[in-house]
Amino acid sequence: MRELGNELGLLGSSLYSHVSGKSELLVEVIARGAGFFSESADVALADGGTAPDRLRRLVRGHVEVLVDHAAEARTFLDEARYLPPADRRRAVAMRDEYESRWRQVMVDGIDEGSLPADLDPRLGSILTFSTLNALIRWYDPTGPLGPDEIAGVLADHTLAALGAGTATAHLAGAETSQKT
Amino acid sequence: MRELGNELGLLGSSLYSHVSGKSELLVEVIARGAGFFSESADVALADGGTAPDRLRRLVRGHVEVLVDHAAEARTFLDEARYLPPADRRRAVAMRDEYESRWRQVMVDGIDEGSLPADLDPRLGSILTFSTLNALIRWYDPTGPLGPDEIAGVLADHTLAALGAGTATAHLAGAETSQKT
DNA sequence: CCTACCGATCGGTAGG
DNA sequence: CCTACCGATCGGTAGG
Repeated sequence: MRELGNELGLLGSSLYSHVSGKSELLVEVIARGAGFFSESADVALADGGTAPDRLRRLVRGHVEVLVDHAAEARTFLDEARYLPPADRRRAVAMRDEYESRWRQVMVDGIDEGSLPADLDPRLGSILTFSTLNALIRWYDPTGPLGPDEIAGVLADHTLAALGAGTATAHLAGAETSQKT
Repeated sequence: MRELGNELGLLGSSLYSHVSGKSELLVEVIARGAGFFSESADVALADGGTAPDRLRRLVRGHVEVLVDHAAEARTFLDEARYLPPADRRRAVAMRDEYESRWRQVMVDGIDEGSLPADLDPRLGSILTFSTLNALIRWYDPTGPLGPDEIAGVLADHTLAALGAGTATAHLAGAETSQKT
């Protein structure tokens, strides 16, 4: 708290005139992070297309949030456990709501045949987020891979991992409008 | 330190007759974790076979260490950054040595045609460890998935993610002894 | 291995 | 928003 106060040019104790305590600040940062991810999913899912199409856009949006709002994203993903129980439950609910949208796309993909019938959406989403969220630990925006490149690589990697290329595809293409 | 001492039936301060400080203990736990992973790779790579064969055994061994030696594994993977610079460098070197053995298998797979030619071993190993190491955060050994099942699922997932099934395979099988 | 401490740090409060 | 504090916790030390 002293550190945060100093960054605003005042003492740590002075912050308590504006917030009830440390966890109120944490809740706010976490909610902001949740908002970024949620809005990203809104955009990614607005346009429809096959499940792999939508997954690809979800991955791109997710990676963008991780890169462009790294602090809030990291706090949303990693720090919820330090919240008092009631607030922690709310944070977990936000994350679960976001993840459920990914799982729904996986279910759609299984139904339309663009994803393997034996894919478990719950496990698939856990493993996907495992891979993507670890970006926070190693990605360096000033490094050789730009945000766009890494997003593309991760989209390919994620679809391959879920078996998007190898599905039976007995109905694949049904959702896609006829192209030349 | 008080907590650790109490677990041994003595005071925190008494520990300083046996260790020089907190970071000495951390170094020891990290080295133990590194040892588990290193021995696991020894076993996994002892038998040869195609790159996907060896990767599958590496994944199984890695998951076993994560499950059977969760505390040491977690400490090795997550806590090295809290070490003083010199010790931290040693810990990072241990991890890099282990990861280099995975990268070598990926290089072999590219050479033999069992893995895609455009696979980047460095990126491939980062993404693989991202997925596997996240187990620590969510896997519950008392849950529905047993250690063996989860290891199998993760091996399949990893090979698919690396494109093991979709490689050009112009040389695939060259390493495999002739079978019926 | 214990007694008795130290200095630093932390979230937070009373009272103005 | 500051002054002046509190109680708790932490890694660690001196001296026996």
